[in-house]
Amino acid sequence: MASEPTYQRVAAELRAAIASGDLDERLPSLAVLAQRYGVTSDIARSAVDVLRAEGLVTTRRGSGVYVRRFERITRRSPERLGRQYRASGRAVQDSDTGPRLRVVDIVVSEQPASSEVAEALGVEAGQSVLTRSRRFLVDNRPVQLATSFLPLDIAGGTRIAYTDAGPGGTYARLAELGHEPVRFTERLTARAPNPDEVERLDLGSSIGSLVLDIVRFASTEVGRCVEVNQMTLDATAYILEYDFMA
Amino acid sequence: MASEPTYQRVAAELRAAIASGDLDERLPSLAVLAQRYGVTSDIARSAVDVLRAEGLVTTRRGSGVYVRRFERITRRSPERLGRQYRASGRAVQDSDTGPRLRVVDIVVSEQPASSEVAEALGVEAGQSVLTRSRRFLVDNRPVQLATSFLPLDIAGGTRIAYTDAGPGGTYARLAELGHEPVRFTERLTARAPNPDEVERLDLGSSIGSLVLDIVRFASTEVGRCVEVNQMTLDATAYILEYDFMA
DNA sequence: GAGTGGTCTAGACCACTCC
DNA sequence: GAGTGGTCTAGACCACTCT
Repeated sequence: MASEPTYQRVAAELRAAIASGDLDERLPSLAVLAQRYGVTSDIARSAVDVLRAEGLVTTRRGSGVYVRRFERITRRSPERLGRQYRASGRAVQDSDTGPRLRVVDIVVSEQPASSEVAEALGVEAGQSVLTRSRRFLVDNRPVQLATSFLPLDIAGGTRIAYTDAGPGGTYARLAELGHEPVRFTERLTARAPNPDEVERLDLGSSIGSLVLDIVRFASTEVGRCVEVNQMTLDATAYILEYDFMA
Repeated sequence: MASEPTYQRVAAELRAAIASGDLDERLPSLAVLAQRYGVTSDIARSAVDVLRAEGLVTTRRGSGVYVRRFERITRRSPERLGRQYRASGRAVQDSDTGPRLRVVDIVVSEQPASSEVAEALGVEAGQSVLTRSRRFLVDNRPVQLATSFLPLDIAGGTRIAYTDAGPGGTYARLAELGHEPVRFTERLTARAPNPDEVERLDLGSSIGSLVLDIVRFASTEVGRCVEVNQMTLDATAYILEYDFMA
């Protein structure tokens, strides 16, 4: 054993092959890699694990290891939440990705609020709030899960309670209702994905992958929090950009 | 094999034992864990890998597996960059952690700028810039590496070029020099750590751990970028909070 | 020197995909 | 059914820490 573990050496060679374009689309099978590099298939898998953690490849059980040609999505705040985007009929997320985006699995329901959400929205703990959950695909790759929570006394019975919230999205409707969000706080943590997130974000395995957990609180001019949005992002799919003044 | 892999089951039990306080300080050795759960030591290690990715434990080769009792650091922007912090003689990072913070390995030098830094600072590519690098420990745990780049025509020969930049830190000195930073852009990505970062941040292994890479551009009232700060954070050590208006 | 985490082998079985 | 990724065993060796 040199100072560097074998699986790191194999990973480095595969990384170079991907960067140079020698490997595109798909990698040789683990068995072939193992033979080629003179290692066990377990070690070949460890090498692939490294690349997967870097977002360079994605693995599909029973199928193969595939190269991920994917440019990270740049997600700009606060520009993306400005009025100009909504005015043109675009929702928040369009600003980052344009036509490559697809929103699927939209589910709207009323659910009891968690204590964190209840406190933020100013309702009794356990009381129902409007819940909008959905999944974002970019170039058919799932990159984000999101669930919004809104107080029923504002959003109940409005267009917001429909799966299609209309042009400009939820925030445009809130503005029309006299509750335009103008101030935002985003709280960001990196953590290991749970099994459900591994599946819905196509992360392959919980080992070696992390997600970014963002909770955004949206408040109106008068300081009322009118939406809590919990987002789970594939950590390798994004660049987050924040602009602010001292 | 049930639907859930064995190493996940073992990880779940260890996680519960840590949460309940049954395991504190230190875990039994891998050999003991292997025997107790009736698995190979390799599998016991996989379980520990899961916990390490979650930031629950840290491993020390030749020594043991240790429980990480650590509350995440909340890093608030833009408050932390405001004048009030500097006025009281505190530097930026103090706002998040107070007396638990230690800054070590401060190295100040002049280095040729990378193309990204050169472009931002408005100097010729390859020209020298002032470079301040340092490492942050909180409760003796390394949590962040940072390197600042400043143009020599502003910072050269000033207090900023000393390892101790004085009360209020670099930004206070820039303000005194008539180049107070007032506008900031932070660009954040999650990525796998390189071997140097694994060592300096005590991440144990590059497998299963991610870092947050933040590049901050600090600009003055007249729109000149006077500092680029590249930070590498242990992803499991932080909560990042951003406040902004639409 | 004893004990520990980290890496690796050779071989096995499983779940899954693709033809 | 053949091939693929994912998990697991039993045993080995190494680098390191702690005494």
